[in-house]
Amino acid sequence: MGDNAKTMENNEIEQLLEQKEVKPTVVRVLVARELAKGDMAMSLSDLEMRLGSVDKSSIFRALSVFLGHHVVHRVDDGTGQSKYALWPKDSRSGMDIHHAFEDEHIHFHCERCGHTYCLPDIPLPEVKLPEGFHVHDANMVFTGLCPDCNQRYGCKRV
Amino acid sequence: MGDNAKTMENNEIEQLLEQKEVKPTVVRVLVARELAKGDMAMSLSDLEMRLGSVDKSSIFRALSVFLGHHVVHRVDDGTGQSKYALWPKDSRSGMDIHHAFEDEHIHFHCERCGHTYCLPDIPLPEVKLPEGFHVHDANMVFTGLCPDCNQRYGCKRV
DNA sequence: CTGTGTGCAAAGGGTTTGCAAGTAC
DNA sequence: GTACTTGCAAACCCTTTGCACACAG
Repeated sequence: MGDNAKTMENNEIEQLLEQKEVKPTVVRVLVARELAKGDMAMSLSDLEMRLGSVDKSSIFRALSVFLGHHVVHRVDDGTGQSKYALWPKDSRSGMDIHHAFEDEHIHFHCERCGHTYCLPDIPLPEVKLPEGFHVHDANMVFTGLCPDCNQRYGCKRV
Repeated sequence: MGDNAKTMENNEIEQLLEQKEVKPTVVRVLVARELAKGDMAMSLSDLEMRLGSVDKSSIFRALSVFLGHHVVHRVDDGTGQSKYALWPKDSRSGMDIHHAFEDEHIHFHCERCGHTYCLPDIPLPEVKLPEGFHVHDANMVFTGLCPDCNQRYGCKRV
């Protein structure tokens, strides 16, 4: 799983970062490249394991910069661990530095394998809040069985 | 704030717990009563502060039992801290022990005052997931300014 | 007496920060 | 040389567990 066609060249990664006005340092490129593989959101410790020799705090700092420059978004999937994923591909221009509300999408957390998927094709549904609430952001996460686990383990268990 | 008409008698609390097949012990009643005040979800440490003399781990254990018996639901508002709130009032019967998907509602987290509100009148919108995903649960949280903060601090700041 | 509940202390696990050495320009 | 990066260690939560005492039936 993962590691499919989505793998990006280092060049592409560096371009992506510079586009977002982030200096492409060693660690940052490693982290971004890792995130570019697969279509799942990864936690700090996921990244730590995958990147082996890179220090946790360096990854953390890379992610902080990424968040501030809208390179990644944070997903809160209910596990208590934050997960991170690149913003879905900039289909239109390639130079939008700020991702906006319309780019928000839903997420799915599989309670069996623990993976958290971005579903970039499914935009957040419209919701009308009561008078007075001023929305800046939204997060919607579904939990259940992902297609892989669903197929393997059927409709058994909780 | 809070502490409005929603305050419940101890009797009511005990009834609520017994309805859900939870033995109404001292701590449990205290925790449930505290949650019944106000319309916000509370974290473990919120409850610890509000309840003063009650030990953190006892509160934690009360909440665990509550979760297992559908007395409360857990809200993950993106702060990294779990918050808990009673299920919205059982309008129909009074004997539904298991709350189901239809009872799910959205939440709002104010990034200024930190409060997390249940919006029980706003059900989760329908979302069609791709083939293969099998949904058990969902969580939707909006972030921004709550009516109080919105009014006091206007549309300034981020 | 027996099972459950509670408080205290401490362990876990993830996130974040301080600091000193390393690197880029 | 100066400013920024990185690794290491430790601090900081918040959550969870172990254990001994307290309490109810």
